[in-house]
Amino acid sequence: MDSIVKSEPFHIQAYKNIQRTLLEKEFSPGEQLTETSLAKKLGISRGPVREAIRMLLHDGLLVQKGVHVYVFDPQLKDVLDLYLCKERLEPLGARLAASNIDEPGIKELNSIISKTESALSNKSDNKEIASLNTDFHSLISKYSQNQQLIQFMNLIRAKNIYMRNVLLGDFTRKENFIDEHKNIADAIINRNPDAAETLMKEHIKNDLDTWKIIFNDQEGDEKL
Amino acid sequence: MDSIVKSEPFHIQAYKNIQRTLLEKEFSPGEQLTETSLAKKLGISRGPVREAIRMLLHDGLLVQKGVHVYVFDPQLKDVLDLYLCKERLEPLGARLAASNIDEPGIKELNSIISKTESALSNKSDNKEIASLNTDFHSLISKYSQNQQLIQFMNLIRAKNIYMRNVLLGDFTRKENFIDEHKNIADAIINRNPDAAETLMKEHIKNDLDTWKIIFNDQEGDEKL
DNA sequence: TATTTTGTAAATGTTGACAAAATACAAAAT
DNA sequence: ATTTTGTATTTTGTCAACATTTACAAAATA
Repeated sequence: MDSIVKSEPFHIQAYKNIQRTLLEKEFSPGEQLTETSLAKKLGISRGPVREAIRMLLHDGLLVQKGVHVYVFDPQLKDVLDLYLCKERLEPLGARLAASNIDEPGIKELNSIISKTESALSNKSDNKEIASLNTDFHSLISKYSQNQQLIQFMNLIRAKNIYMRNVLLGDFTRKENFIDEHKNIADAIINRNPDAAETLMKEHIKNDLDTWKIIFNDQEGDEKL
Repeated sequence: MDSIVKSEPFHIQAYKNIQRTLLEKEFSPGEQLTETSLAKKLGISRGPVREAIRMLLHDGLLVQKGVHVYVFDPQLKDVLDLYLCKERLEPLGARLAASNIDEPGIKELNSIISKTESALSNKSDNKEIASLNTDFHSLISKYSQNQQLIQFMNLIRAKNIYMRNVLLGDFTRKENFIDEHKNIADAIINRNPDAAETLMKEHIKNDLDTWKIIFNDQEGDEKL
């Protein structure tokens, strides 16, 4: 028996599709996007595409110059700006999660940790590991139970992933990061907000340090 | 000599207009908004209105339930959630402003402070004082020179104003707040990031305390 | 009378057409 | 050679018409 499934409205689909396309770096940073070409690519009319573009502009993944819309072209300054905000908000998320997580949440958290461990020992590709990393951070902000924080962290995470793909290519930090995740998870599971917050803050600092090392290396390369 | 002025596109005008209307509490919290009625009210078609609605949904001033769109109906929990984020981000803004403000910025800051003082001594209406309060906080986040932070603070500020108007009516804290502003301004002008951050954090805490007092009073009223 | 079913009105979803504006580029003037 | 002007093209801005969904009331049925 066939059943009719109601698909999402086009502007939602367009938003998700274009966002994914951006995060996967299928457009070039700085590239101009036109409503017509996006509409043609998605097989829909310009109306829903315009709505999706407005949302992506709000997210900062697209930028407007005059009447035209371009793919965000991030610079080191943008990374530093984002990390200053992230360093304030994400430890708050960890603190709240340590207070608010429930049993199903703890199970999910443990599941993500063990999946990450096996992915690392199996030497899975970076994409898989990056995805589990995202799952870990998403889960924690979700269990902060703070709607406002969740919304901000979603914005930060999307930009973070995008900037990483653009500026660092497929590089991911392999060493230590799983240990830091485990320590954070332990603090949350043991309902220790102070420890969860501190550990998350250090985790983010270490993450940014890696960026700086990589970025300085690349700067050095350009001088050759 | 006449000069041709190009008016903004309708979706921008609609966004600004509806946002202002919301902040001034001309709609009721929880009220359903329809594209058709908004379009008729603004004298434009539904297309640009839809784009404006998408942006306001992203801002959290409107909420979607199913296919319909409603005016955000904030609860105390929403205030507390917002203030947790604000308490993390705005002190960061003050810290950065203390590092990055320039001479014109210092002049603007002093100007706002003195305008506020005269407005208070003139017993101007709450609207005027609230507006100067907003100017003060906007200026500081602007001189953080952190684009990401500025964007977040804009979202926080809009929601903050809206929630204040909805939940507190036209009440504004009069005592102390100008002194706290002056101390923060001094710290920024003297380029003392640590002091600026600490003072801003206390300022926000005091602000939230006022909310709690008022809110408890109102709760008490309802029990009568 | 209780329960479906059907019909109708109102809302959103989507499109294609046309207008206006910005842009690119070639031709003409300096 | 450089600037200016005019024109063709592209892109965004806007609208009105139509389709679909939804909610709800009215009518039919058991």
